[in-house]
Amino acid sequence: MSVSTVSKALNDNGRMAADTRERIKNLAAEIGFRPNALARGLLSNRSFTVGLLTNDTYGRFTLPVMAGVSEALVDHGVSVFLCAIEDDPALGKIHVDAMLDKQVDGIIATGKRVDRSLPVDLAGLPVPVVYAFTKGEPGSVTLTSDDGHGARLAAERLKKMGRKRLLHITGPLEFTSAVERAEAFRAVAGGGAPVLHGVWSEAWGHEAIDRIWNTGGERPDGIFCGNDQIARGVVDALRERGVRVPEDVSVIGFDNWEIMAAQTRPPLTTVDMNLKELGREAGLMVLALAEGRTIEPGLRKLPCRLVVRDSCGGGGRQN
Amino acid sequence: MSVSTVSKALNDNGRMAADTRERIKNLAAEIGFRPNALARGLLSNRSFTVGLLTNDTYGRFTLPVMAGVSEALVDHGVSVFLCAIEDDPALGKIHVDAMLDKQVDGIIATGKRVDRSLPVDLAGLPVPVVYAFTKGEPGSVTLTSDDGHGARLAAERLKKMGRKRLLHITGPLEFTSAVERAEAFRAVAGGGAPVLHGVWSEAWGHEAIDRIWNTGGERPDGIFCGNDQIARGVVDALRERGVRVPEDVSVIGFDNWEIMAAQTRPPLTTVDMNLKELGREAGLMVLALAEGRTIEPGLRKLPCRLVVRDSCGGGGRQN
DNA sequence: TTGAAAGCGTTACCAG
DNA sequence: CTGGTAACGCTTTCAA
Repeated sequence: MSVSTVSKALNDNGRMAADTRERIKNLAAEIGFRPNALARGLLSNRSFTVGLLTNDTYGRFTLPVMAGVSEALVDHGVSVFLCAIEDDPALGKIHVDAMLDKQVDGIIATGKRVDRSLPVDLAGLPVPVVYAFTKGEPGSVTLTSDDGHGARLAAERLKKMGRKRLLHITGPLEFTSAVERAEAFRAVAGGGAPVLHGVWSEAWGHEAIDRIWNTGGERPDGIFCGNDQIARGVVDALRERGVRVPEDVSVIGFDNWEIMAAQTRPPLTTVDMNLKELGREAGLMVLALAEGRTIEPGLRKLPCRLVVRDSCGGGGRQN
Repeated sequence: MSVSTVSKALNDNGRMAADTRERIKNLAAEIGFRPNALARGLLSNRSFTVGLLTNDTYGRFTLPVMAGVSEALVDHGVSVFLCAIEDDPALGKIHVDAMLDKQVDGIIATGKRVDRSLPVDLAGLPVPVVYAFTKGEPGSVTLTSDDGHGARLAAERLKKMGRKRLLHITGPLEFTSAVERAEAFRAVAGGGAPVLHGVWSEAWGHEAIDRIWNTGGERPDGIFCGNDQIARGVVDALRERGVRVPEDVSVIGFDNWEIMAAQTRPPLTTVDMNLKELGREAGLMVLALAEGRTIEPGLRKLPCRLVVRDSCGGGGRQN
């Protein structure tokens, strides 16, 4: 029995007697034959391998993205090289070179900030590149979450709960996502709705509440926080002051960082950026590109979703 | 100029005129020549690739392990396939098969629990396997953190701070790590020192403190917690009761889960399992095995280290 | 000191 | 319907 015959049998190629094919397949299965992907790749110029580059070592953003990528690609027999490059350009280059040497079919770049790019130049590479949750080159294929949409979801929910005096406590103005969320929040809450910019920490949530409650001014009855850590600080600070959540004040977070959102008392209603889905799409896109299909370049913003727990009221837990 | 000459020049092989070699190398660099790793692997039977299998999608344990593995191997030109298999045996098999097809030089198995194994059989594979922070087959090469050592570090620290009435609040008895830490704690604190088993959550830390302070019994002045979440619950509960940390009670956590430990008020002194180092060692070990070097099988326990912040007193921050 | 040839494990093509 | 042969890009061996 010749190798070429076996090859054809196993790949359902060419014309041959059905029973020969059957016999070969059975025998192959029996002896546990596995075709060598390296040899196959040498011929086909496809390694069924993609690289995932990240400078997030590894925050809660990259994690779900990676899970989505891997999940989408495993069905296509594609494996994922994980490359953590910190913020080190030299390390980035080493990893990119290694991936190129290994003939990856494509590269997905991801990070911890949508408005920063990785410390490595991915333009002009001989393989397709997709940017997911990190800033891409002009004219590249880029996927991000729709921060404005998420913020709208939150603000609308607060209004639907009958909250009138809405407040947004969020991160620094240098973050595009903070700005976009704030804009969307104001669009729903009214242009005069206050927005407090600080840092992305619990401590800032605490401080913001202290500041407001100690000042004589109007107190909010609905607070949308820029992330779950801030929300946790806010909820804790309110509780310490005897303000009840959600009876007196509704609070909504952002990120749906399970371990934080679920452990807060009460558990946080929060915006989920669907990062796993984002990863999945990114995976499918590099794959398409690798197979020569063409994908319209540009920035795609994926919708968010609201995960309802207890901190906003009205919901019941449905997560 | 023939391919074989070029090959020899680039690999510093064979004998040839130094200047010819130089000339070839320069030219190669100039045109950006990169040898095809697939072709090279076909010949050498080494793909310079290892697989990292995990069922932790992806908790704070697997993350540092992965970082360590990647860091150790990148220096050797080895790339890492990341395979998240959840707890699904079928998915596990798919990933293992994919890795084998791609001729990985070895596999590292890691997970979220030291006393459970992955839902996939890695015995009898044609490539070396190293287990890191997950249970390995009998006779395998396995790396774990030394839970007893970590607990001793914590208990000794509490004693050194002059604490006399030590208490350990930790997770369920079914976890080997909880049991080992408790034993080591008792060995230092005295056999009569109380240990409270519950779950690994903030809420349990809270509840334990409530229970103790509401009962008439003796109150601890030094508390060692089974993880940082419990410690956070404990610290919060104490503060809510007006008990000062660390002035009245010293608290030490476990895991050094930055985002939790650093944001607690006061920041947590806690035990770090050195998981990144563990990952690094695991990486180096598969590599050694892949290169035919031999490694004594058995369970290796790596030491922990105490990260001193403010919750125990006496330290100052040195992290 | 250099080059030609064989071979790694596949697949595609074309003769038999 | 089946099998031989070339080719993928590289390294190694051996002859020139």
